[in-house]
Amino acid sequence: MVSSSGPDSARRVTIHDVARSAGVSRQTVSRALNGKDEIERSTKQRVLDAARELGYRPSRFARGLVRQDTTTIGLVIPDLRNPFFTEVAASALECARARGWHVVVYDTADRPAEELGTLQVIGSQVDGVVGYFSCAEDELDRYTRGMPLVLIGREHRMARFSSIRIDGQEGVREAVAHLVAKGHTMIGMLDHDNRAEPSLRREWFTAAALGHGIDPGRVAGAEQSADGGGAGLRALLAAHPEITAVFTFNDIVAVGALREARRLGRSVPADLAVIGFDGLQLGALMEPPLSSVALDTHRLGSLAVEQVGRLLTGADPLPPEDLEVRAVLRPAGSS
Amino acid sequence: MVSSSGPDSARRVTIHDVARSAGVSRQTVSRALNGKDEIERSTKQRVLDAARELGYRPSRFARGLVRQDTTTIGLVIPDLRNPFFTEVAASALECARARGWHVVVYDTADRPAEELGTLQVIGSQVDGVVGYFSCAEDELDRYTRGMPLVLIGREHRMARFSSIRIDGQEGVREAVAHLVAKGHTMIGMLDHDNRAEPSLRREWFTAAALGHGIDPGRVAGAEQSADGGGAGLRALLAAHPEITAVFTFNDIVAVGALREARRLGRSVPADLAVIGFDGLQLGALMEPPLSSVALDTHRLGSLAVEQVGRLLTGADPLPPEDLEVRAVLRPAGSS
DNA sequence: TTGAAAGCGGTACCAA
DNA sequence: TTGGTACCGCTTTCAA
Repeated sequence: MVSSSGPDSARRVTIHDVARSAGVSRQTVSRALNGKDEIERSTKQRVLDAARELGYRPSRFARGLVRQDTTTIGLVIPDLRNPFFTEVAASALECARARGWHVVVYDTADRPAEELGTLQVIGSQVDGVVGYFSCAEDELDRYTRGMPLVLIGREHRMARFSSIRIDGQEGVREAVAHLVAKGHTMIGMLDHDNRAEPSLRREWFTAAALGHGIDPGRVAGAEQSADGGGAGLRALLAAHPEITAVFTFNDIVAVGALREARRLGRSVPADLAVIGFDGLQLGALMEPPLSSVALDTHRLGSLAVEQVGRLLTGADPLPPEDLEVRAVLRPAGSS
Repeated sequence: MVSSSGPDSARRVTIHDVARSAGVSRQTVSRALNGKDEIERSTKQRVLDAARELGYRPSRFARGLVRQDTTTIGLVIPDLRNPFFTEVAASALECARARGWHVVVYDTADRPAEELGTLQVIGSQVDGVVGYFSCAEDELDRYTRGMPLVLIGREHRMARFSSIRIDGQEGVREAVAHLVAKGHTMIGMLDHDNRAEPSLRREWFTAAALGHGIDPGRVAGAEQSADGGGAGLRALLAAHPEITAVFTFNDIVAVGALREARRLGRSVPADLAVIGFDGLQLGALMEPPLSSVALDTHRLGSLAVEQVGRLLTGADPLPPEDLEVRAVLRPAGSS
């Protein structure tokens, strides 16, 4: 039975309380708890009992303060439920774990407005940040105040930052060439919808299409989800009924388009060829399996963690040419 | 140009260094950095410049030590790439964010051996833990030393722990009844494969099958992945070719079974009905859409976070009867 | 508006 | 084997 002394204030139980309760000094408590040798069995037991009795738990801050060894990195992603980010996150976790680092994950729920709030909050919780951001660089700068930051899938200008480039130019070219080889000339695209500027992927698509003398203007926006892909495909086909093939911003959207095509009675790939982007494992489960301009998500996550680690420790950062992930076409049943 | 004083030791830049560099006291630096009012503009700017120059970043430990407000919870899951855990994790993140808490995610890579190591490491990094564990309770106890721990999908005996129960009994009964109503009498199951003891889900299946006078013995094990589901289905059909319907341990396995059935030339649901467990969003993308005994993963994640929060703050914990998530049958095209 | 001093809760290094 | 003391880096009184 623990007799609570005084009014039961919710004060934190400190090492001091345990020491007093066990009738020893704080250092002895520390020794007992950390399994040091220089302590008598009986004393140790007494301390351990007292600690348990009082429900004592060492403060991670106090501990971290004195032995400054733990590294924690923040991972910021727009939507953990999107399998692409899941894969990146899983790789990042894996890579961090191998180094004994901790990862705090923040999901901005696809709301760019959340990014800055997250950064602010993250600031005092992690040693470095890795992730996807859509806000302006000077804002990132203001909210990270000197903390290493590695951007994924986005260029950076400020020297303080680092970024992992996604180079899909060649992969998208392959995709379009592949479609052309199959006889397609009316190729549409389902792009991003929530940004003012057209996506890089769209630029790649445009360049590739023009290279084959194909009109790159058959584009519709789609929300980043399977349902969004379905709706997008309907809109695209309504505007451009002549389309026989479609390239999408990513696999999730492609999967939705695939399903929608089926609902519209168009068989894939006979009536409509579909090629996604990302190369998610999910694509292989579809019927037909999804063709995709595939990214090595594992490499993406690892590179980001590796780089933030180097920035953190002051080691030589990886040179820009190594900080790049190339996408390659992985053709499958859908095209 | 920053002239590094002395040999360039990688010592940490502290508030003291900034203070000296700016010619003010530490407190003034603190004020400037934390945007307090009681400071002259010019002083503030000078301090900020010095801080930037030196690449100063406040220690999160020192800061946390003095203003003890941040709460961090650890989320331990076997495999972030498994969409079920992704959904749980996403919900937990969401719920934690709403409370201003941070979540450190640990992926044990499906290796039970990693659990204890993770717990040990986690111990000094978080205030409470939520997650999936397969190791024995006394081990959990030993490695968490007084830290609140909420187990998901697993019973607990020790009073220190709390757990979120998954009750699928009724849902599985519905599933079997549904299959029986469709005329199936030869119903198999693809169970877990990596545990000695049969799963709870299998027990539910057995009870439900017996309730309809159906032989519950047509069971094969499957690895927790789509490929595992495929292989499992082959094994199951080889041993019991008479089977016309199959219930699986979870949706991932079901998805693999679905794909394998197609490859074997069995059409679903005509030749083989398939019902999964979990109710993943993924199931809706399949062709045909997957029937599933669905769990409210969102509730699962939220409950766990809510409960660990109560344990943490000393608020009244939720009573056991509220800590339960019931599964219900969500029939779709595959059955 | 600024600075001095006192902790926050631990651990490490000594001396006892 | 133990305890005293000096920090770890920062914020919060309280005086100046």
